[in-house]
Amino acid sequence: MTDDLVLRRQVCFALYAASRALTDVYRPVLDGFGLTYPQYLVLLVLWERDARDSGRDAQAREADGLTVSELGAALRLDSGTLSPLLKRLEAAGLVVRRRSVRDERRVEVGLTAEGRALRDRMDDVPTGVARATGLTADELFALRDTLNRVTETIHRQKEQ
Amino acid sequence: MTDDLVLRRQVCFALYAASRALTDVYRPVLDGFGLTYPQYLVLLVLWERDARDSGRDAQAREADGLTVSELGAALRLDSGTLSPLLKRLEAAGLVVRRRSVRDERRVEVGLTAEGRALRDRMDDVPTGVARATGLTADELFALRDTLNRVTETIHRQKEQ
DNA sequence: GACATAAAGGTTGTGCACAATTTAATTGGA
DNA sequence: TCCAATTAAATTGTGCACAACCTTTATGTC
Repeated sequence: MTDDLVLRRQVCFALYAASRALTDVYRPVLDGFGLTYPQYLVLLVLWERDARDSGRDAQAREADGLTVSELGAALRLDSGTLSPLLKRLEAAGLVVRRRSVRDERRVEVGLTAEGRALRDRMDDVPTGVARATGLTADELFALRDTLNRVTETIHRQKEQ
Repeated sequence: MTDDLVLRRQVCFALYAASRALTDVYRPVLDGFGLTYPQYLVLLVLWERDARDSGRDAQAREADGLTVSELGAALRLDSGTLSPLLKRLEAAGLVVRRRSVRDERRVEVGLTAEGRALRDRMDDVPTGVARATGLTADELFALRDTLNRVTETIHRQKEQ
């Protein structure tokens, strides 16, 4: 490989390269489930909310999912990215989209039974990917915290 | 913002989010130069090579640039990404592309005078972006090294 | 109630990423 | 020498990201 010194000095390139490399590790795994990485992230958010609502019956859980805006806030993606992505998840039978009755501007996204069932089948996906990084658990935690701090800092600055 | 615990626990999401956040910082700056972030990365590689060849006259430097494959190895991008990107850089007058005389399969990419001059004008871009992360210099170095290590580990595994 | 303003989501257009295929040029034997 | 295998780049198709714009619905003010 070309050992480009300028590139290796840049944190931003390191982030860009590492992000793509880790997605490369996810790709074949997610491909087995017919998912892309951003689609998997959307499901993670929906699963999280679903677990919080687990005391309620299935009907009610499907009835009020997250809105597109709420998903966008969690993933920092706008409707231009999410709208077509959610359509594909719906076509795959994993989520349902439906206009809110209370506010018809909103679209609520909920899990189908199939989408909910997928969670268990994908339970060990993150562990396998974490192993591929070659980092120890402590290094992974430290890395994650530093990265989250960078992201928070940048977004806080942008809001001012 | 929705504080999604599952997402925040995932290193991969942290990488994905931080990478996009930092690109967001670059975007308005690069926009002032009419560049996208991947285009800027290509120029970084070309500038690096150009500096190594600085003893030679301009004609010779333009004559043997990097091939598309060499650029791809440095950035880990394939011709499917680079071909159209390089065409846009050529249309912008920053690089020239020309079939190698010795091996007509290869396409050599070199800087134009304008592309070379851009380097000086963009000298302080990385410093400004680094400041936006809110990390100290030491933290930035450590982060970069960890990320490069992750990337290397993943790519080494894939080659086996 | 009428109307300006804002909010939510969709659409369009551009530019990556990446897989898969294609075309052309080179290389390495038999 | 001929020709199969390889290599380099381009092309095609799909799916993000993101900016800019549009449509519909809700809200606030008079």
